[in-house]
Amino acid sequence: MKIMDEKTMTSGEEKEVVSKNFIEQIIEKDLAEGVCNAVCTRFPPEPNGYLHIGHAKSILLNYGLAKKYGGRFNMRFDDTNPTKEKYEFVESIKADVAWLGADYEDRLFFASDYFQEMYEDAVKLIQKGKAYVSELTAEEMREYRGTLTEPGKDDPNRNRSIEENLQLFEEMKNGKYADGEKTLRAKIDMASPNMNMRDPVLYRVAHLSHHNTGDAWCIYPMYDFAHPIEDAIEGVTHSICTLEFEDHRPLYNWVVEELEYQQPPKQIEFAKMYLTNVVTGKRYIKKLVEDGIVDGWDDPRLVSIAALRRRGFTPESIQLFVDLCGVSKANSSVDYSMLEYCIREDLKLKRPRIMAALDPIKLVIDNYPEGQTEMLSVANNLENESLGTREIPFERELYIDREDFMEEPPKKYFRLFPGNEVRLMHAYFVTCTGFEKDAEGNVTVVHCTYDPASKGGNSPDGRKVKGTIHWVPASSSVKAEVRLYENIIDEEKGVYNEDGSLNLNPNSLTVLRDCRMEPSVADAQAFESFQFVRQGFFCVDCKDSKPGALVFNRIVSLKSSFVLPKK
RNA sequence: UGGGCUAUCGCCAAACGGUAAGGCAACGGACUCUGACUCCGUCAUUUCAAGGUUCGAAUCCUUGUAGCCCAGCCA
Repeated sequence: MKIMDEKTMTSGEEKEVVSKNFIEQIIEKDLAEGVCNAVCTRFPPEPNGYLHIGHAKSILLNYGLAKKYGGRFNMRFDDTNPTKEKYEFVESIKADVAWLGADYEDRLFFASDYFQEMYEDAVKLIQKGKAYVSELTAEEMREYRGTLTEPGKDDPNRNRSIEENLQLFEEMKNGKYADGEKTLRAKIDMASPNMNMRDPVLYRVAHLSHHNTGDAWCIYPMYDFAHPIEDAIEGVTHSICTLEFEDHRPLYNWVVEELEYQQPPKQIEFAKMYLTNVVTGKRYIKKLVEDGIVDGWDDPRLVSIAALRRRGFTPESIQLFVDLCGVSKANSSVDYSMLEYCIREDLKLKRPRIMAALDPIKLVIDNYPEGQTEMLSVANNLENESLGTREIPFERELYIDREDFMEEPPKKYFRLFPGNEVRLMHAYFVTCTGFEKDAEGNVTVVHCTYDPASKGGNSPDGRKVKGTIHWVPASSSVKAEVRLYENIIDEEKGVYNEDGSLNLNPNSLTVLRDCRMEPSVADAQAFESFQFVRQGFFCVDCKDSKPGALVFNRIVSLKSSFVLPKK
């Protein structure tokens, strides 16, 4: 059967067999069996912090599933605990989700918009005899809960009358009780081996202003009670969350059953994505910011969505990354090189390839007429003609990168050294004739002669050169700052020190203040990115770059199989 | 030590009883006006371990082992 399918394929292109992840398999089964007719997913963050690459996976997974199956994707803030939430975060989260391209159309929701309905649902449970008001303190409740190996004890008020429960709960709502004085608990099973089923708290008292509902409420529902209701109200069919909620699924289902929803949502758990040697913990990042090691939550060395965006990653590259990583239930840690691959892959055909000398030294072409300038027309991207061309002035004095000249080259060094001929990219062949040094022995100027017949980069006599180096004109190049990044973690030793502190890489940031770029970048705007030929991909920093004082972040270097031998 | 989950190449990850996909990384080689890209090739006789069932097992059974999660009035 399979073989026939392959043979009957007429188009020359091989049909790629893309295997479905386990969530897609569940959804397709549900669709096929009529468990639901259309899928609805959601991304439900609590607005209590900045989103990072791990959230991007969840966002894109939920959004992608809805899109793939022609369903809906909802944005919902799970704001049921005002002690931890801030409006500032709902704005930043919305911005990140929008940037990623996960379009929730007009479906922006807040759990707090459902507080009235949740309250009524709680009353329903009380009326069914499935919930009761507890007077246990937090400490007492912990004692009554038992341990992992021992069952818990019944709450003294577990069998309070429905009428009394109703009255007490209403009083809770009306503000009669102080924080922590009373709770509403589900009546399930204090002996359950699943701790979540040992009469979990449904509502707690908190006299606090909520960013959305203000002072309308002084009781707030707990996640386990609120979440299934939120999903059900919105018609979410597949409620996707991470592995640590597996033990909560029986409670999720309990709520959904007791409330008798017609089409109950289904909770599915997948493994969070971790990147190897990367910091995402709020506490750690907060400390890095406080200690001045990073310049904020969007420091390009971090992996918050804002940091990735600032560094120059694109939504497309994140999407690719998430796709390549896949979805499973096995805890895993993806190599950072996968992310690097994705951004190179996305940018390589899309962005112009320009020349920049990051550590410039002067190259003087002694036989080139003084005062002469020719404009060279150069393709912006040889692999993508649609990017057009630009002009680069060529003159007697240029800058090249320090790395591209050596007084005494090792074997297999193809760049400039006395007597060697190389190509100046897009321009001429030049032969190194000498160099100058300062008192400290640093090379300051390299001298060469050019072959006028090799204009454009090829010699009519068919002579080849092994090396091609990049350059910028000395007089009209633009000065810029470039920031090179390495992992903020010392990868050799792992993320944490023995005392729990971060194992920082002291060289995670290198600032080059005297770089020279070809004039075409002079007007580059924030977030605009380029390939600096032979070096990597770079992006104009959105915080610190200004017209006339450009600042570039290195997004990622180019791969290189060349390593200078150590002497 | 109660319950839940997971284990397939250095890193992700398919395979759903029919004889170990793919990607990243790495390593060769070709090409090259980027030591990039591209292209070609190499990279798991074996799936945490040991037994068993079967003509046939990564898939089923048994017994172990390792890792992750749960005792918030957090999500």
